[in-house]
Order: sequence, then structure tokens, then C-alpha cells
Amino acid sequence: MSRVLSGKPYVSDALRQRVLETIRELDYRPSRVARSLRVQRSRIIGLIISDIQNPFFTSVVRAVEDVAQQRGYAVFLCNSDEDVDKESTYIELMLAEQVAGMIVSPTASSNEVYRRLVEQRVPVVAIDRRVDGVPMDTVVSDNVHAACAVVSHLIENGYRRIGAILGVPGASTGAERHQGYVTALAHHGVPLLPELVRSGLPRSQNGYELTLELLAQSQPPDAIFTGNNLLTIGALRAIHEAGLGIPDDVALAGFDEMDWMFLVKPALTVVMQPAYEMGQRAAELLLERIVDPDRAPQAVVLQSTVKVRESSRRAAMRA
Amino acid sequence: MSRVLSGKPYVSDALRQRVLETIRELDYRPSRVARSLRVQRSRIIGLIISDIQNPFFTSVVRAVEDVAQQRGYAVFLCNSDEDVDKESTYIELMLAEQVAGMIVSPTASSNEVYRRLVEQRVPVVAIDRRVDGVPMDTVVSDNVHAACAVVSHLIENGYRRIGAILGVPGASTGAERHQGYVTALAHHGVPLLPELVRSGLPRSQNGYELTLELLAQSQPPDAIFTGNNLLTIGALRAIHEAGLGIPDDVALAGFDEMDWMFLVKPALTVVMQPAYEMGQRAAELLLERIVDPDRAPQAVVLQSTVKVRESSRRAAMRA
DNA sequence: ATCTCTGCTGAAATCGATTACAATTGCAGC
DNA sequence: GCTGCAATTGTAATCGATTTCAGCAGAGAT
Repeated sequence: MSRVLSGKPYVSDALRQRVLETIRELDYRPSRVARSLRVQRSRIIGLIISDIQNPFFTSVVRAVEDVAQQRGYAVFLCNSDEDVDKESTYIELMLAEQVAGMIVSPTASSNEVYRRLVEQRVPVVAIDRRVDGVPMDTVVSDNVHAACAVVSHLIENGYRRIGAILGVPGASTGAERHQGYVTALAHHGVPLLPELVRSGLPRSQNGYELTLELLAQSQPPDAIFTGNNLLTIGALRAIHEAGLGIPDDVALAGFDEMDWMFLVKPALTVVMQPAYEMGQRAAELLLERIVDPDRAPQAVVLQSTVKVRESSRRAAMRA
Repeated sequence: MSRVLSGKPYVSDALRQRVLETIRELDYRPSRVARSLRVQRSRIIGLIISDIQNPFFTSVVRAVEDVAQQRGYAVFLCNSDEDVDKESTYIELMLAEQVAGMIVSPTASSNEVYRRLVEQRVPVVAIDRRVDGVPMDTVVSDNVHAACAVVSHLIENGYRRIGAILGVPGASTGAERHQGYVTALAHHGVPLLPELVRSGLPRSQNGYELTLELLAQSQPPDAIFTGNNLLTIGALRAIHEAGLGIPDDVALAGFDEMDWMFLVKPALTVVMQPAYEMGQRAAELLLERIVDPDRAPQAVVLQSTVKVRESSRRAAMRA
């Protein structure tokens, strides 16, 4: 009798003892599958991120795991690989596995799948990126503001032809950081030059190729803003191979700190996003929603800070 | 009637059509939980790695996911965080979730849990690290040989006081790389100095602290061998902060390439392990075992290569 | 015409836990 | 002594898919 487990009342000590002993004897191991089937939910949290190889997301994973484990949940992690179809497939899979809820970094800011989830009362939290038009819990950082701040910093340091290598605009991060870039230029009266703006999937290789494109122009940029850490790595490689010096030939400022960055000379100016905290908050929001599925959706926006270092040092006066 | 799905024979076209239509109408979504309960196994592969923030393992994850997805499996990823208890807990959890099989990077080379798994015919593959005394599928790299090769290289380049920062000997990688180090010294008649050998959990912070310890000695090493990529990062930070030059003050050679290493000057000499291939092979072994649980266990040992770069450049002649 | 066999279909058992419900006992209150 | 309630425990329904079993219709053989 399973009343013994889960400490239900109305069981005599004698019986409780007998049951416990038998359990030990048989090396009994309850099937979570059967339990999930009966209870119609499990103690599993689904976590779908868009790139397992991106240190930003591994920090998020770490945080979600810590919170989940503390509360007795396990984490089912999947890698959507910036692919909307993979993402949808994994969401369906999670659903079929009866997860208690899921945290997703949506590849595209419009996806009908989320509307369905919300309507069906499936606890779900969007992290890092927003989903348009669906009232759901969301944890993001202040991308527009942070991008604007770091680009403004470049402008204030004397840079005028500021290139931008951004993630695809389909993801809200890409779009918002682009907007921050545009806003900063407008605010300082610096003309927006479309030929200096590139976007692609946030992968190191793309950062490399797009930066090469910028540098190959007849009037190359005097500074580059990268909208993602992998793009930053690619940009560094391109600048490096082009034999250019930072910041004298071209300044560089990007998103996200990485743990080896102290090695890079000159030190890089970056927007520091609170990755771990984002994961924590997302996990907490999810657990709250699991408890109370009817709570009003919350949108948490965390502050990022610009860490100014040498890669954006004041430009020498130019002719 | 579920004979329609899974294309069983003995169903008329009329019925098949009717069923399919109803399925569409109701937006029917089969419960994998119920299926798992009935069939006593699922289409999920468990993957337990010891550090989600280690790029080596994220490559492995990537590979396992690619193979799994191709074969219609989903991956349930967990992070044991180098903690034997967490690892065992997750294994139990996977078992209770009726995974089809699991791939684990064992934190300790002796763990009775694995014997039980193998005896109970649960498909399981050890990756990156061995488990002693249990006949199971294993995918590792040739750690002893690779460590020996890279340390020999240091010796041949004129270094004599070679320090070692290794992972804990409980994990087979730590022990084997240590053995490779010892072998190389012995082979070249270089005395083994115990005070130059340190080990700890493979984390960046430990690499930092242990390297500081080595450097603080009255007779500090003229070269350091690091047995893991995170330890390498830590060692770099320590050397960096100590204001020492590589390789003139102290040479450095370690394990594992990382994608940003082209940025580090001088370029680092490293052992390149085929991380992605290890993941692939492990996934393939697992899938084979799922199909045939009685196959004899295989041990795959992959070759690593030493990538010689500037951080181990020939030492200037010393007094 | 009867029997068999094949092709197909519906009904029912099954997986292992949870949980609702019924049955039993003991004990207090009237 | 009888009723009523609480404490305890056994029984059975349930979750949703798979799978076995039995039954039925029609074709072909005898």
C-alpha cells in the first residue's frame, strides 16, 4: 500500500514497518513512469536552449539545475540548435513526457506553439528571448538599453563608423540589440549606415564571416559592436587574421563575459548579462507557476552592466 | 485503435482513414508516458556528464544529440557536477524514468552502481572515463599515451622541472594522465619531484590555486603540464597574475583545444582529444547495445594528437 | 451446404503507481 | 446495548497506450 510512502496518515506503525521491510527486501524502486501516468505530471522540468555550446546558456543551465535540484525536480535538457522545427519537436516531446513545466529560449519571437501551451495551461517560461503576443512568464535582460549604452560608449570615445554584427532579428535578442544600436546612433546624431550592419545565426563562424565582410569594405568601420558572445569570438578571429590592431585599427565591444576573457589582450569591453541569475529567476517563476497555474504572467527584466575595458579605448584623433 | 500507427498489417484502408481523421480532429497526441509504461522502455537516452560548463563535454553532448536525434531518440541530459552522489541519484532517476539506455562520464572509477546496471541488463556506456572491474561499453581516449607524449615533448624541448596540475585521481582521466606524466619522466631519466605534482577537481578555480602553489615554491617549475582544459584556464590566470612569461619563465602544455585559443598569445601547446567523435561513438555503442543487450562489451580507445605551439617552445639554455 | 481459413475488428487484459471507495474494527457517547 | 464516528486496511478503478484474444464476415475448399 502506497500510503506508507508520501507519509499519508491513517497507517499503523506495525503495517508501516512491515511495508518498509518488504520494500527493502525486494529492492523496490517505484516507477516514475507509472506515477507520471497516474498523476498526470512528473517531477521533471524541461529546459530547451538554443545552443549548448554557448557559455551564456551553460550558465543558465547550471542555475536552472541548481534551483530544480533544490526543489526535488530533475532537468530534462535539450538543444534546439537555433532551429524552430527542432524546438517545436522538443516541446511536443516534453509535453508527451508530461513534464511539470518547461523553460525555453525561443528561437523565433513568433511561434504559435507557445500560444497553445499557454492556453492548455502548461507551465512555461521564456528565457533570454521574448515571444510576441503571448501572455507568458518571461525572463530577459534589458537588451535595448544595454546595447544602446555600449554603442553610446563607443560614440563617446570618438568612434563614428560603428559596424554591428548581430544575431538574426527573428530572435528578440537580435532585434532588441539592433534597436539599441540604432537608438544610440540616433541619440548622438551619428548617421546609420546600413552597409555596416550584418546579422546571422549567433555562431562563431558567422561572426567571423560577417566581420570579414565589414572589414573588406572600401570604407571599413572604425569600431564593431557584436551582439552575442560567439559572434564576438568570430569577430576577434577575423580582426586577428586581418592583422588589425584593437582598438587602434578597429575597436570592439560585445555581449557577454566569458571566463577566459582575462587572457585576451587588449581586454574586451563587454555587456555583462547576469546569466546565472536569469536561470535562477526563470526556474523560480516556473516553479511558482506549477504551483499556481492561474497566476498572472510576469515579465522579469534584469539589468546588464557595461564593463569598459581597453578594446574600446578612446580613439586617437583622426584626420 | 493503435494498429493504424506503427503501420501494423490487418487494417482496412477505410478504417485507417477514419482513425487518421479522428486523430486530426481531436489534435490527438499520444502519451509517451503511457507508452513507456506499457512497453517498459522509452525512446529516451540518458546522458550524465560531470560538468556542463566544460567545452569538452558540450562537444560530447552535441555529438550524442546529433546521433540520437537521427535515430529518433531524445536526450535527457544531466549534470553530475563531479559529485558521486548526484551522479548516482541521476542514474536512479534515469532508471525510474525507463530510459532506453544511458551514457555517463563516471566521476569515480569505482562505483557499485554500474555493476548493478550491467547485471540488470540496462544499456550503459562510460565515456571519457573508465569504471574499474565492470565489464561495460567504454569510450575513452588514450590518456596515458597522450600525456606521455606531451610531457616528453616538454622534456625534449629542454624543460626539466615539469610541474603537473591534474584532475583528481579518482577519475580515470586524472589517474591515467598522471601515469603518462610519470612514464615520460622515467623514460627520459628525469627525476620525479612529488612537490611539483598537484591534483584537484577539474575546475578553473582549482587550476588557478594549484598553479599559484607551484609557482610559490622556492624552486618553481620551469614548465607546467595541465591535465584538463579548465585547469589550463586556471593555470593561465595564475601565470598571468604572477607576471610570468610563457614559455620563457614557465612553459605550458595541457589538454583539450578550445575554440577561442587562437586568441591566446603565445599559442598553447595542447593535446587535442576527439571530443565530438567520442560522443558519436558512445551514442552508437549505446544504440547497438539497446538493440542487442547481450553483445560483448566493447572498449573503444580513440587517439589524441599533440598540437605543438609556442607555449612549449624550446627553452633557452639555462645555467 | 458445411467447414476452414484468412483478413479484419472490437473488447479486454496489461504495465505500476495513485486514489477513491468500501469494509472492518475499536471505542466513545447516549 | 445501540449508534456513530474515527482509524485502519483491503479492493478496485484509473491514467493511456500496447497487445492479446476472441469473434465475425466472406472467400475458397471439400
